[in-house]
Amino acid sequence: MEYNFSDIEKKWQRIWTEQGAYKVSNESIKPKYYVLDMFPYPSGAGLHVGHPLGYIASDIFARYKRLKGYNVLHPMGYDAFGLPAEQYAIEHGIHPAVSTADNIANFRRQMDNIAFSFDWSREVKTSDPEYYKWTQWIFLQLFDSWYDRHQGKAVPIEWLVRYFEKDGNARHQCPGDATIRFTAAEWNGFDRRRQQDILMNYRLAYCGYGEVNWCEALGTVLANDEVINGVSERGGHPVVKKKLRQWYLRITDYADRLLEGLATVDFSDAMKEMQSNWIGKSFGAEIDFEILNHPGKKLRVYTTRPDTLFGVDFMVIAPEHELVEAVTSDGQRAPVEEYLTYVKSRSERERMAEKKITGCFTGAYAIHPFSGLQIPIWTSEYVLAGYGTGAIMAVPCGDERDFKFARHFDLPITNIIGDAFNGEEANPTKEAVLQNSDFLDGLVMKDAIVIAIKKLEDKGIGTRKVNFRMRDAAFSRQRYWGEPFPITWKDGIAEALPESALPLELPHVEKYGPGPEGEGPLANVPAWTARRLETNTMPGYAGSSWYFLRYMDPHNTETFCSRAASDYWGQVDLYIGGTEHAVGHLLYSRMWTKFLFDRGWISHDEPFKRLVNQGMIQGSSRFVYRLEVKGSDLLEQLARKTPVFVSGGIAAMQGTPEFHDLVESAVKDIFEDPNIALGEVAVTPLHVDVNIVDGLELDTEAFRKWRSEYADAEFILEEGKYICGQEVEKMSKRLYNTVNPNDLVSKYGADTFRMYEMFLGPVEQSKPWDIKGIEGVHRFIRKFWRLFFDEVKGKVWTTQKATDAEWKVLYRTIKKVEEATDRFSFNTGVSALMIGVNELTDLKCHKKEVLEKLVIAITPYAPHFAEEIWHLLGNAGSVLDALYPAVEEKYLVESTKNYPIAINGKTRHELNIALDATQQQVEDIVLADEIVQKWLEGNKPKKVVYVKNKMINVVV
RNA sequence: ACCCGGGUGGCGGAACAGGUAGACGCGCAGGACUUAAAAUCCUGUUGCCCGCAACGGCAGUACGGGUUCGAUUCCCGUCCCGGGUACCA
Repeated sequence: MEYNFSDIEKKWQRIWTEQGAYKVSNESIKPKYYVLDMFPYPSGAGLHVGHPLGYIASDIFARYKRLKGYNVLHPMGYDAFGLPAEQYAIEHGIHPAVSTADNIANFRRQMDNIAFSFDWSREVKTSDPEYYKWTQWIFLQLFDSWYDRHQGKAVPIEWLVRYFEKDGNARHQCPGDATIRFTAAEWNGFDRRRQQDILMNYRLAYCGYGEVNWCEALGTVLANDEVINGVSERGGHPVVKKKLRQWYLRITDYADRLLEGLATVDFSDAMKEMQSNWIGKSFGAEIDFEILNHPGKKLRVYTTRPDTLFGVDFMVIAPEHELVEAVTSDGQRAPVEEYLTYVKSRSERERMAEKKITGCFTGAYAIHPFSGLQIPIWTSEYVLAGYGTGAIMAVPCGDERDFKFARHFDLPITNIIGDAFNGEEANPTKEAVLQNSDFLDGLVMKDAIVIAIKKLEDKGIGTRKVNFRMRDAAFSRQRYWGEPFPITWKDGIAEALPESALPLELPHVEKYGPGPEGEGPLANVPAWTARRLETNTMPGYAGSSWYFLRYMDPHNTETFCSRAASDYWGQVDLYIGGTEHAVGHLLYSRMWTKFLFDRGWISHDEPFKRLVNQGMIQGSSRFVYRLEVKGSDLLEQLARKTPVFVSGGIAAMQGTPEFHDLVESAVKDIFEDPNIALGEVAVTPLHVDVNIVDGLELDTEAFRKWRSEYADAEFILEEGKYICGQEVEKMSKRLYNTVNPNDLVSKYGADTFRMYEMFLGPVEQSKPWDIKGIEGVHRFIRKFWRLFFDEVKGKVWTTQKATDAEWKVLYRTIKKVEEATDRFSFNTGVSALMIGVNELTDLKCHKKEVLEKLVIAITPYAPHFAEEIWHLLGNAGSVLDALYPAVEEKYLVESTKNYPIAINGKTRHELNIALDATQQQVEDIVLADEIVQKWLEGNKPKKVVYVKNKMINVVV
């Protein structure tokens, strides 16, 4: 009886579906466990072998937890709104809803092939009105909330109105604009428009004008993390700053909690660091400097190093800073204006690419608050308007940028750290002892920080200040394929639609171009604008910021997720996905969760307890080398009509005389024309589909069929083969290095495919796709099968009693597999299974009572195989619901083994030691050994130490 | 430039807590079965040296030092690769 994986897998997939084997209930006496994958964006390209890596890992873990007696939630869905579908619609005229549905169907087919244990009855699609109804609802709650710093949480905006009516805003400084101050009387006197404008400055979802990353080519605004090096992440189009009316999320209010929360979650250090870098919390002080001849005007700077106050040699303000205009002296007006024009002419990209030292003196002077010295005020693009106060005090002896600036413009440098400053480069140390620093003299810099702040505060010219690098998140897009905002505009006031109006469904459009004023496509829908509805739509991350909650209660029409459901499932116990979402999705999800917690809709404030980042599977590209000939018309012609490809080994010798000769003779051979003279030859490497290459050898027939222009291609072979070149690159359709999992599943079966992807290496690690070892894994599973059924003899398994040796192998194997699975080390888990099967094969063990337990242990890895065997052994029910076998420890103890002994590290000798021996027993054995005994008599050791079951150490 | 990871056979990778480095798989070599092939099984496989042989010797986890009886593992320095961030004051 043969192992026919194809029939077996089809059969069980059908049965599992029919029986709803993966349906999970919210009611169970079992403990819960929530395993989640980052849901995919259903792109048109479908899945390649890299995508399922994380899904397989999470599936193994979910199935494992199920066998361990947990009620496991393991759902899947689609992040279905997004730019590519809209781009596709523009290019092909197919509505995003249609192409998205097609893509989802394709993804689903591919995933089903691999037999994931997803509970598809809980599937969510962010573009489904039943889903985005709640995305809109949560948005309205954000709109309806503000962050009360005194309570440290989000509360209803209504409460704020009551504070204002009673006390004005003295106690609740405006986060959007600190200059807004009013009393209760003033508030009550404001008209409705004014009041609403003020409230907008407090709301967690707010509308404002601001500099945004505008991408002309995509016709939309991008979030900071969607812009890489001045170009769009998607498509690489240039991005410029533009003032636009935008919706924002006030994520900065959560900066501190997002940072602190990292301590409570199990993310990798790298991930935590990326997030904390992004949040970028820094401690320092804001200091006000008087400006010479401008009484009443103050220059406020932010510094993390108030201890260096006496090392200030000049001030720098950002070109956009309002004081530039105000303080520039008449004499400097012309050069300053020229400089500002220059700065404006530089795009973000140019600034990033070439960091030139530029700047201009304003002609104004600040006055040092302690020394009274006049400090020149400069403006330069190296100071950013958006961070801190947009102005700095420059300390060239301690800051590299300030130092370079001083050097460039030949400004004097004051040394406040003595020998620690060598005059050649700035020294940013905090350990040096201060000099030339008045009341700070003699102090170590890091200690001087607090003292300086204290003094500044006493004098009323400075305050302690915490700054964040993180900005509020832009939350609107001038696009069609996203959630509409449930907002109408009346007399310039944004009003929330009533909950009963949700979902506000996306209307159908015929074209996706921008509206008359550059707004989103919705501005072209008369029925939409007639209702004065917001024409922006929400960004891609809106729907993905809370989907993990919807899975818990996916069909609820009353609320986004019932309290009972979220209380039961709580945090995601294990979240698996790529690192690319480190600062986007993960931060937004964390913020939304904290917000929903604040407002009392859920009872946990961190969404993901543990995060594992799966590595990328890179593509292993293959190249063919097309021969190109210049300087010979005939050959050029021939070469065009009949492309000639040179094998990789020969192509690599390009330029050598050998290469030339080989190519020449081969080409003559191909064209059978003795008169051909070769001109200059060269080769061009071209990507070739990896699926028509076996290892490095090209299937030349398949290649000819691959492209019509290669139909009569000729090859210059080496040893009868065409050898391709190879390179590791990102896996991408464009590079022809993608491998479709379906092909492997049909060749080896889903079980083999799953195990092989795991066997490739640690899940967290990136690695190039390599098909070499899949045979080995397939061989293993067939070997396991043969313990039950023989091709010739048929059934070979028996109900005989097992021997101790057999139990020993079994339990050792199960223990290793269990430990490996717990540690998320699935590659070693597969190895352990292989070793176990090898050993049982050696023992000729065909005993049901032993093998059956191993079958349960392999279930998470190879579910179809396990289920089939489970039934052939005559068991009722599904192996998916079996109980993970308990390890009988008594079989794990090995009798004795030879171990080396180190006596004071010098003598080596072997002793028989029981593996489970105690310290006392070890000492007894050591003392019983003749050679050791002799040595001990002469040396009188202090003690005999028993180290790690492996070595005996005698300390003298 | 800064901050994180990481460098182990021909290859992918093991080694959980400093304790016989190279598990498991691939590849390769040899062999068995077969008319033959496929499939399967067995043996060997870090390098060098010695030998009839060995549970023989030496070196060995990027490189150079250190701690330790003992280091792939811990510490310091150097080099290389991968990832992240970037005029954030």
